[in-house]
Amino acid sequence: MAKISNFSDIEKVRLEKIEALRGRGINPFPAKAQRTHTSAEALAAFEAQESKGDKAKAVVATLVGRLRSMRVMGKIIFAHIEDGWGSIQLFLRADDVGQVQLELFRDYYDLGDFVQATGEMFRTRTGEPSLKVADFTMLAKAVTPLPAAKDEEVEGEIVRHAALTDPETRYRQRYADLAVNPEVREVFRIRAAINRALRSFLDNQGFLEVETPVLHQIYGGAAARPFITHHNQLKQDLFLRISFELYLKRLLVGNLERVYEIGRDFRNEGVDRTHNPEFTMLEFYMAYANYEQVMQLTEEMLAFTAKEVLGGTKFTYQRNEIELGVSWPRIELKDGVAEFADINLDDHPDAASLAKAMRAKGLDVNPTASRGKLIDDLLGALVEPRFIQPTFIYNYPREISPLAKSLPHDPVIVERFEGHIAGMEICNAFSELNDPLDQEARFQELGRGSASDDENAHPMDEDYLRAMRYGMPPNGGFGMGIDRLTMLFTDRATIREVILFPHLRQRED
RNA sequence: GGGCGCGUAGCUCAAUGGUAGAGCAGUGGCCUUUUAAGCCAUUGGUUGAGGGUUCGACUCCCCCCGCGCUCACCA
Repeated sequence: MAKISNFSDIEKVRLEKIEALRGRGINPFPAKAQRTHTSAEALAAFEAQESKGDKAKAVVATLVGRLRSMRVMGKIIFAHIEDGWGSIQLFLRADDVGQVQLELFRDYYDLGDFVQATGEMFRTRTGEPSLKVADFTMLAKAVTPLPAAKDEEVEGEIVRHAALTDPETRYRQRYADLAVNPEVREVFRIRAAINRALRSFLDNQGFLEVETPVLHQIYGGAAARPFITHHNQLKQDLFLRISFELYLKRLLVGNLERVYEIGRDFRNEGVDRTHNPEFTMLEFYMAYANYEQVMQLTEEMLAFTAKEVLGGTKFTYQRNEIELGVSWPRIELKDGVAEFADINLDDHPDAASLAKAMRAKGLDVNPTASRGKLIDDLLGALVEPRFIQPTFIYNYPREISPLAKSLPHDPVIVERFEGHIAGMEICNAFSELNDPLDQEARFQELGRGSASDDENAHPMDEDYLRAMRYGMPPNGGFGMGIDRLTMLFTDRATIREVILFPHLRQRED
């Protein structure tokens, strides 16, 4: 990539045009624009006028937008401009704007420029509603050409020619990607709609949206390594949060019965198709609910969200038809393992025995993993990928769920479920542990850890225990990755497609 | 971190050891109802970086960088 001072030949030509415009007393970057109609409004107004048959009252409009195509035919020019609501054709004729202005447009306006045009709406000979331009002006000149994308309509199908497709360029220069690929803009409209729908659903259920710290002195609430940062004046290392859980549950102690937060989590882990170092989570906590009620609420919330965002509860993800509108199958973890991994967990009460059984299935087994971790690995390898339709897996090992409440009749199993769709973990929830003494013991259990390295041992959050000692109502908690939900609703195969500026390796250019 | 693949003009892609090309975009010209407008002409390249083999390298080898897929890692 050239340095910013090294311009391509095309850019040099454009810079010359900028100077030429200035030489004619035209500011290529004026401060003010005007518009009377968006493209969509102009088209609607024109069709309304046509249907009334009122030829006398022409629709006069001033439109703004970005030049996306230009066809110069001697004394007339056809061009399309695109704004935030669509695109519309401009028709410039020497008879209307004058020869000098026509040549100005032809010689100094380029694809990618932002322009303003005023005129009357009319229909061209081929029937396309267009603006018969009487006057136009430059709003912002583009120096670098957009990665050209041309569309052709063939029998109603849009065929794109030479669209920007290189994933690296698309992610590193998302602005260019968005500018030329409308379907990318649509992904992020859907993402916003998902957030809106989730907020609407939770607000209607009496939840309070809150904001808790991103900078943590003690990280916790999830199984992940943190990013570390530093406060200069306080001379103190801080962690970017890996979850909101411990702060949100403190709020239940404060008599806020139902709280949620939508925000960013940061996990210092590998990057792949479903993991970005920073990602967006929804967590909610609901006093007096247990995990069964949260399961119910999850079904309702996602069905509601799908209806709001997609207009229905069915959608296609990577060629699979997904149905969110029915109650999800609920499979107890040990039954799922028995069915899909053909391992009876009751026959393997310790890590060594389970590891042996897993090796017999041809799985790579981490020799230092605890039994709980092995079960988690087993789920990931053989069980979870089987659930294409929304499915709850419930009742997890206590060892890997230090914040969840045990089953009344079985202390080593906790009231926890995960929701899986299309083989992806979408959400994770449990009946929250609210016994401060039990919680302290669980923290200490973790501190001992499975391996010798301290890296896996989480620090004890004393203040969280103090809060719990004041009394925490029984409650159900829930966490869901917004990015993955957006992948599902937009049928994108990788998380990078649903994050505007996904993390990429640093590159010198 | 391992394996496999990719990196050529602004964009999308050709060229498999023998003069780096096409379409679009750009530039010059013709054209008053086009829509991937058309027609004529034309500019544009350190083939990701570096090294090696060879008379000759986009092509083969080594190393580095980046991206993709995948496996591993990830209380």
